[in-house]
Amino acid sequence: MMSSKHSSEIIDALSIDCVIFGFRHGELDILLIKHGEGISKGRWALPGGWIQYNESVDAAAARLLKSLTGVSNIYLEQLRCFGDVNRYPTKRVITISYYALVNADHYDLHPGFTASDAKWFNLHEVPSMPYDHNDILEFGFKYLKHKVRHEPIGFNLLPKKFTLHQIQELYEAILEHELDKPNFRRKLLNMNLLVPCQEKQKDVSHRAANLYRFDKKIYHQLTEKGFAFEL
Amino acid sequence: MMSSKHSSEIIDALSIDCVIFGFRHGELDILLIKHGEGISKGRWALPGGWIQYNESVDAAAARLLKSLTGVSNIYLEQLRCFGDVNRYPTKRVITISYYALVNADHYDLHPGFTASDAKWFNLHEVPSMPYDHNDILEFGFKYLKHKVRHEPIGFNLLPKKFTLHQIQELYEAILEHELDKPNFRRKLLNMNLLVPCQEKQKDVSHRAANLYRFDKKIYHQLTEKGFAFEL
DNA sequence: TTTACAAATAGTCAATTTGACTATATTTTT
DNA sequence: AAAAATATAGTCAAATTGACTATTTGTAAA
Repeated sequence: MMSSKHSSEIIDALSIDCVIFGFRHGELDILLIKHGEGISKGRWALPGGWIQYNESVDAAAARLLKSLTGVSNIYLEQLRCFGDVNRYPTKRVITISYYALVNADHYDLHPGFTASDAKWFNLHEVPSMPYDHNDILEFGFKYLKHKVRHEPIGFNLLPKKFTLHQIQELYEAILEHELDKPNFRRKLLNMNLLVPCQEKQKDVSHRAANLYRFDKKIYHQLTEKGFAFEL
Repeated sequence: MMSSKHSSEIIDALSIDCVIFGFRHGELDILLIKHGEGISKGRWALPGGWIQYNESVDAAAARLLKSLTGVSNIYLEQLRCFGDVNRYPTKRVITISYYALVNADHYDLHPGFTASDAKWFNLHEVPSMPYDHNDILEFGFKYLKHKVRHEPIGFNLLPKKFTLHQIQELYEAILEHELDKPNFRRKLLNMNLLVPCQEKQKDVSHRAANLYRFDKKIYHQLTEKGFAFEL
């Protein structure tokens, strides 16, 4: 499309970094890759890379994430731009960070491209990363904490059918504190956001819980009428 | 600092655009500049321009806004990056948008640099702008609407000492609907966020209202204790 | 110098929502 | 058959909301 630049040429002052949160076993993880080449070879960092002239920034984020980790088809949301002069050691690089929240169990990791490895790290056991990646991660986590209280986020990272307790575990993991069970149930159910499946949990060694599903249509109907999700 | 680039050289694939909301006379305005040169000469657009190698992205936003409009010393917040492939006509340009909310009466406009003029436009009388500037503005307004319900925003755009009615007018202008006066007062005062000045409004042709001020310290104390501002 | 107006501030009250609980139900393992 | 584990239901006082009405305090017009 553009002027004299080749399509696959990269914009060298601009990069992408992805903050991918994964939830499983009641814990929050973060997806990191090990650099297989370049100035940070051998170090763990946020998956990221360079934007090409022929792709949108959003598309670059999705492409990079997929090629580095194998994770694709997830809803990547833009977080913010980090643009301090000295954030990158060898030249001026401004980065656009992206964020997503997924069910870690739904994805097989396939390290590729410039990544020699890809791995989920517990959020509280993240290594020191190059550049300002630890700052970006921290910003992403704060954003997540804020967001979870104001939007019905996180349903995409549970199984299609889930129990109320599973949502509560997720919320507790993100907010880092416990919530009263009966009150949490009541609040969530009163929003009329969840549809009860006529089905129960299986293979548990105690009373089986009802399964629910999150209905996007209902959510959009409600929000259009002025409904505001608040934890 | 950097490699082979001169300090004042610009990063040519990356620009800044500022969405500056102004409030006065109970109305929301937006600050635009008229391009005095370049491919959009003569058209009104968001104040913006190019980032230099020796300045942070945040600093570039502040510099550009000041040089184009004369408006300085305001709190500019990053909005988001707009990065579609064809958003700019002659080459690939990704833009970082910034946002602020100010009291329009507090600033004298001094068009400069590449701007031949600078003017406040009523938010509902914004002309068609080049590139995706109308989209950026719309995004900024949505952001503002969301933000005003979750953060005590906008106190910086009222005079230091203000009446409860002035805040209400501001909120109504942003939210585009009326609010019940006694209830609004009650809710706001019960947050213990406002400090009553022992002073009254002057030069009004009716009962003078008490003046209040917003105390950032109190706000930060409250938020640290888990207080959440909700309209 | 009343009287009308305009806006600030105060108060009411039923309905809803919260927060902190207790009680009961259902299923599985001992 | 009892114990254990967890789901689900229910209670209740306190706080908050939404929709109002009432009163106060000041200017401006008659």
